[in-house]
Amino acid sequence: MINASNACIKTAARAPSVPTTPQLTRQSISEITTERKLGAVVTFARGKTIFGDGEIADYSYKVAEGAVRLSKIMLDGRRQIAEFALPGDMFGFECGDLYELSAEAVTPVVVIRYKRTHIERLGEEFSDIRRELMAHLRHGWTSAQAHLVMLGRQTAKERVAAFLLALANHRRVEENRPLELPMGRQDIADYLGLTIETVCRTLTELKQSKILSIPDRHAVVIHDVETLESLAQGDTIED
Amino acid sequence: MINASNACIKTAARAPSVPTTPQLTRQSISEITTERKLGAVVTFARGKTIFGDGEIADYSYKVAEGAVRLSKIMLDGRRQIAEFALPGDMFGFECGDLYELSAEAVTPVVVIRYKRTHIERLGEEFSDIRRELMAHLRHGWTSAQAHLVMLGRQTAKERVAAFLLALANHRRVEENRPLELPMGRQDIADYLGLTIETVCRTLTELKQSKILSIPDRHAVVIHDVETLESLAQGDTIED
DNA sequence: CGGCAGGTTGACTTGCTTCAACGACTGTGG
DNA sequence: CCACAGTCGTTGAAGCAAGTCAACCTGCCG
Repeated sequence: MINASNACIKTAARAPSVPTTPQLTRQSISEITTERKLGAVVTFARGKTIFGDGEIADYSYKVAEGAVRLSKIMLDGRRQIAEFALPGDMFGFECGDLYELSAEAVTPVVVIRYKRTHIERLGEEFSDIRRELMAHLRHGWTSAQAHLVMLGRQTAKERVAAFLLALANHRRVEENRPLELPMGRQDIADYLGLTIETVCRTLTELKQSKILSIPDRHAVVIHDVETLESLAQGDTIED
Repeated sequence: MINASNACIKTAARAPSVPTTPQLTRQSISEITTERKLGAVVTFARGKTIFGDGEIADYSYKVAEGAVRLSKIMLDGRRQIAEFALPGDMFGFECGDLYELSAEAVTPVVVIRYKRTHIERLGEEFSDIRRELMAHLRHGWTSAQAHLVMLGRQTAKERVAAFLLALANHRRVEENRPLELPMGRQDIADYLGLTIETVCRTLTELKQSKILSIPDRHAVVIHDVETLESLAQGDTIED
């Protein structure tokens, strides 16, 4: 998932030739399970529901391709997206017996589907997988907390800036390179707790101040990471 | 912790004589560790910091008495409380090597402190403890998600209503019985992503419409749970 | 009894939303 | 290849929920 806390994307930009170190994180959970033939590849068309809030949580998923939104919808239709799952991200493991939110395909999506009972059995058996599952839960909780700060205390401009930085960071996209936005404006708005109009206006404002450009609606190019980071202001400190 | 999703407190109210079933949840983690003499009892005066954001996360805690707030503070002083930990709640286990937020005593507090390395070793050894730790992480993530919906999409009135109901539910306080509010108005505001003035005004409004009364500043009595629940509107549905 | 921290209330401001109109892609079928 | 419809995005104008600023309670503790 993308993390609302902003790690510096400049770090990645400064060492562009260094290949990413083989990660022994969430990735490998499913790598291992795949080896053991526990995962099934499933595809969903854009807009399709992968699972719905309240359904029995039989499966967990890992995104292979595309983007998934995890959201809650209120009785009157208000929606809050809790998380976007991008390639490599796992979802549907954080709940108990029932899913606590809905998962929908933002783009055409390829996922790998695992029976939760199997994952849990693997967790019982292998301590490394166990640790990874724990780390996944920890990481999810932690980034939800960063998201909380954003929704509770940041302005529209700060939220949009932080969102773009988080996405760039997750995808390891460098300054002045196009950053793909798989989701539409409404999805961004629902993730940031804003309206679509406010997201638009904020993006145009950032464009006008030359911090970024918007080649087309599914991409942005960040020109000035420094300034964007200072706008995001998302950093928190100890007392 | 208190959960932003509102389970019905009427359920508890309808079966007041049924003793609560012995819970094999977060409680027992520390029960077991206590037996094995791993926990140390520590007290903190009101306002004292238990740990700070960014410090090395050596310990996890369980609240025995009092209330703890877990918060993030931004560079310019804006604060968001992620969670209140009340008696029976565990905290400081959700992070990696460093604490990701600060923990402070809202009231005079008694906590039991566990070395994280010890808890993890126990987790390795005993599958029941392991399951409980997992359940704790799941529950924390899930209630952070409910909190997200509140901050992203609910009005001030809905947030205050949902907060009071969640607190009443956690403490198993029935309709027309006093509900203790250990935290001050500013803390409530920082949990709900509002200002202290808005929290005040909303409480006065609820008082004036006879839904609750406020005997003193550290207590409310909910008179009309039904109406409060409908105000909270916090329910989410599948698509 | 006085001082102070925390809480409440009022008047005014504002950032974001709402409502409304318009533009610009995108895919489809003739 | 173009016409056309529908979806998605952008922009403007007006309204409002919540924030800000400021004054004033109120209970508590020395």
